[in-house]
Amino acid sequence: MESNAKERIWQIVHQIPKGNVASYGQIANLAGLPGYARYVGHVLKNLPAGSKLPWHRVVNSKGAISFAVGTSEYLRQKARLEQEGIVFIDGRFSMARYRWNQDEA
DNA sequence: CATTTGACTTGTG
DNA sequence: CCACAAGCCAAAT
Repeated sequence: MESNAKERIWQIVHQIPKGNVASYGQIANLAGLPGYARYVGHVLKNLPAGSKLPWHRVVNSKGAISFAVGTSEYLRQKARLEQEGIVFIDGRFSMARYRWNQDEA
């Protein structure tokens, strides 16, 4: 049984520890798909309903949520991250501090 | 099949 | 730090 890029991305995202986050480019790189940052976004957008994938732990390289501020998706992601101990400051957080270090996984 | 779009990244000014 | 451009790839139109 071979793994599709989509499934690999799901696995990577699912492995992000609580209280940590990862960027799209990082996810793509870990999945063995360098340069597929946007593809990761497409996959997360097309997530099957009921998936337990912690997509909220995936953010952009700026250390901010990729959704527009005020949208329900933005608010939901922010709330979940805060619930995991991530502190938001002015709509973003310390990426260097919360960024997932795959060596720990 | 060509063009546009998008939950992106990195570099330059 | 902000604005703009180029690079990147897949899916939608």
